[in-house]
Amino acid sequence: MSLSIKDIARLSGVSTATVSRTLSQPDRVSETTREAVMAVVDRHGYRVNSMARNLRRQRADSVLAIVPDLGNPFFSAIFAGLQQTLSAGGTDLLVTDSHSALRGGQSLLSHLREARVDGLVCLDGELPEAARAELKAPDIATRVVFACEWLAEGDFPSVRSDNRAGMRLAVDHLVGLGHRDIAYLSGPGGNVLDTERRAGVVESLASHGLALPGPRFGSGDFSLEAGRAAAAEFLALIPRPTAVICASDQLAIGLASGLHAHGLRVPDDVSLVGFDDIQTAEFVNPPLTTVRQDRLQIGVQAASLLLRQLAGANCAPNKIVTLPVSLQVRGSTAAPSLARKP
Amino acid sequence: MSLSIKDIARLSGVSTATVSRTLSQPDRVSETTREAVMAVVDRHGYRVNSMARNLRRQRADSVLAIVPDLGNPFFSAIFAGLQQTLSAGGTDLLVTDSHSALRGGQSLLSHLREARVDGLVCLDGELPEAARAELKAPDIATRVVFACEWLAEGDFPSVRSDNRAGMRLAVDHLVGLGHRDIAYLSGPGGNVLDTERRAGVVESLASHGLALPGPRFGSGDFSLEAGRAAAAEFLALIPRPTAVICASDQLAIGLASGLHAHGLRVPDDVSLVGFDDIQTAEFVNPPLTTVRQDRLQIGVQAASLLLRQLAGANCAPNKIVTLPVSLQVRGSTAAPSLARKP
DNA sequence: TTGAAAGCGTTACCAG
DNA sequence: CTGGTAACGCTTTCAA
Repeated sequence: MSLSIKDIARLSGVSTATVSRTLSQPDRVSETTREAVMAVVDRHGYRVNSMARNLRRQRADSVLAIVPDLGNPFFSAIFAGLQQTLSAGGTDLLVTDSHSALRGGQSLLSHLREARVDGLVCLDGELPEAARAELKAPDIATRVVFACEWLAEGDFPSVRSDNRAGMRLAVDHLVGLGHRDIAYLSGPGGNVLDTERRAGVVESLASHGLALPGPRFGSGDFSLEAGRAAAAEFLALIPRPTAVICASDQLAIGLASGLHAHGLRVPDDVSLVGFDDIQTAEFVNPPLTTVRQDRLQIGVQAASLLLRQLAGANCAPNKIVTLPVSLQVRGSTAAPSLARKP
Repeated sequence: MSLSIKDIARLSGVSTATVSRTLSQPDRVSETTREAVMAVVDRHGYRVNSMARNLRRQRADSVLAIVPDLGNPFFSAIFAGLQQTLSAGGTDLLVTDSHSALRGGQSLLSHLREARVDGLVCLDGELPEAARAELKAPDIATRVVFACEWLAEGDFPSVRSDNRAGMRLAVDHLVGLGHRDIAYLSGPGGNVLDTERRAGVVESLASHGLALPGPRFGSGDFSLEAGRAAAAEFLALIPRPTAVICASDQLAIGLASGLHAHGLRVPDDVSLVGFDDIQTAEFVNPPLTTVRQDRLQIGVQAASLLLRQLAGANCAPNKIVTLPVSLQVRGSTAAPSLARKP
């Protein structure tokens, strides 16, 4: 059993109040007593019990990040950003995925309601209706920020990349290369990111007097598998597009793999653009041209936004931080081969 | 301000003790009172305050996972496994990286010592001496398990893949294909995984009457960049190996990218084998032959081992769980081309 | 089956 | 500058 503040008080001949002050507000204690107390503290390796402290202070010094799927490597960089900012302020990072958070009809807010965490960083924009409703309760809404994805309703503070601007960069790049038949490989239907990115593509194509080929292309999620599966769909497109802008890098890499299996060459037969700039994008063959979003920064900004929010600096309700993106031009895009025009 | 157990007690005309029992041991309460209390609880959406409960019960209902780098996507699957097992038992998952955990001379054990968490899952085998020493304190050692990596000293319980067996599979595969000049691309020097995998390669080569080419090849970490950088080193090897077994998939993919830039073809000019079977391994071009380790399972096993440990089921001291691995044969390996023999 | 009451380890207010 | 002392919200004997 470890020592409590009472033991330290007794051992150093002062009251528990003084020990407490020595530890949390050293300047409110005389130098002599401070040194005496610290000597005892150090000798015994005493650490305050955070459960007791938190109960008394009525806060948890920790926040919960909710992602759609913990196994998705996309979120690692965001965790790093969150952690980086949170740990600097002594706040802990808990993680969970919406699936387990919601399991057994449990509330997304259990952690908040049970006072286990002070706030929530929600990285999932596809919450079931019940969860969305809960989030809007006035005493809750101030403790939540969204990151990456967001909710169309509710005016939650959020941090996101400039998805439309990203797609404009992609379209301009391809059009500049000479492409006119450009397709968009969709992510999950209804997902805000997919909606936004698609809108960005449509909007930018329009400004060049172009449009997307008719039917929706792609379905499912943002994954490698979905990308690969979309290859067959691509082959059926008439006229066949000379370039595809994908809703994510994983889709693009999966599609490249699928196209390759069907004997099509990237970028000779078709140019590919991704979105995210995940680590491997630069290392696949050919290296992927993609819209880079700064995931670390998304984490950093989300954490500091939440921290400010919790600190009561409620200066900016429904604050939205939009992060800039950039186009990384690599080997997966090239001018369309004239030979292929059917 | 939310309601406390006192409010619920008052509202339902019973004592706080009864409310507490109703919530945590429903069978120790008469059906009538139980229903009455639950009605009030439900109407007001009362949730137990976990800080108070934990202070009283003297536990945190949460564990901390420490990884070398939160930004490394390799760990996502392991987090998923940890979470899956932990959440089933109502335990929370905190994450941090060794870097921030150790920042400012802080102890790795702060969280444990401050009673913020009940136990530690350590995924970093390269801890500084001071941290290693701390971990061995008797009251601490029972609350820690290692996963993936481990410490050579200290007899901590740990979960790991069968690294040697994996390398045997890789070597046998290459030798079976006709390779005799096989190199090993090293990860970080001194890292237990690298040491173990290299030993596995050496051992298996020896059983075929073969040996590694002289000098150590590769240095740095397990990353894509390190792999790419190793390409130049590879070119300098004489005689040039016809195959390379890499300490990780990232190294292999990076090396492939570097070799490609130098005009070498995989697998025509050189065969490549990775280790891990990360998601992208199957999607790069050519798809990577690799030793698959089940990261989700590593997480699952580590969590349940820790949970058992904490529950006092100290049945197996220095317990080591070794998980099986398998070889995924894909396009990056082929028979050596005779033409290239110098 | 239920209630009273003693803590769990801190912090912060109020005196001195 | 320091000490006494209520809380913080809950669980768990111990009695009834």
